[in-house]
Amino acid sequence: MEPHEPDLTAVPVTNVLAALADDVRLQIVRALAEGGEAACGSFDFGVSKATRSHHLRVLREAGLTRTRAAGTSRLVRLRRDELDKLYPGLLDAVLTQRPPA
Amino acid sequence: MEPHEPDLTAVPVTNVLAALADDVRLQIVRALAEGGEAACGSFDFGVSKATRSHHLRVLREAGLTRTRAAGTSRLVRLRRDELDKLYPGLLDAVLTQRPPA
DNA sequence: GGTGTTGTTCGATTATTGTCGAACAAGGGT
DNA sequence: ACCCTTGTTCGACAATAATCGAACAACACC
Repeated sequence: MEPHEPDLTAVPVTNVLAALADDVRLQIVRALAEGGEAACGSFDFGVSKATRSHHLRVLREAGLTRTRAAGTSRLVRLRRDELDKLYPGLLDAVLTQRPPA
Repeated sequence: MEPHEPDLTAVPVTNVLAALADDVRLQIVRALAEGGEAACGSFDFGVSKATRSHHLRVLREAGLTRTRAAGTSRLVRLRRDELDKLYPGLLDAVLTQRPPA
């Protein structure tokens, strides 16, 4: 299986935004931004592993993450450098803690 | 009808991103960013006026635009200052012309 | 070889969203 | 008063996307 990690410049902005416009995926991105590389299983946000796998695929195919195999696990990391270069400020804006309610 | 223009800080980030994650709406936002205030009818992007009205509602309810009546028209404008303050870099990142394909 | 762990894929279901035409509402002319 | 322009709202329908359980694949370890 090709990992389907597209060139970021080939991904429409709307796809990048759509990938970020989901609560579960945003939590994953936040976790990756803070903790660096992490195994898929470490993102336990109240969804089944099938759903989690789906969200990780969306993030990967939107060019937001890279995945590499490591034993039986798969390690995921944010493509932060590329994102910051192509969309400066986007990640920072999105990752900023929500203003106190 | 209350125009439903929420306090930006009360809108979840995912809603803001979802509002931007649509091609028609992104074109509207780009037009507003360049041309300032504009009438609803000026956004002719190959959709019916019903659909256009729907998209403008989504943008308004996500806190991205403000609308005011002017005769039989309605003038729409970007809430750029507020957006830039709350999500610095977001609009700039999104409005930047896509890299040449 | 067998067992457990970790993920992915498949098919089905449900929910959300984009789209339209038609009907309606508010104004501005003439 | 009448009509035209400009938008909004109302169903309805189609397309997309989120979610799950179950089946499957790859690997590690005993």
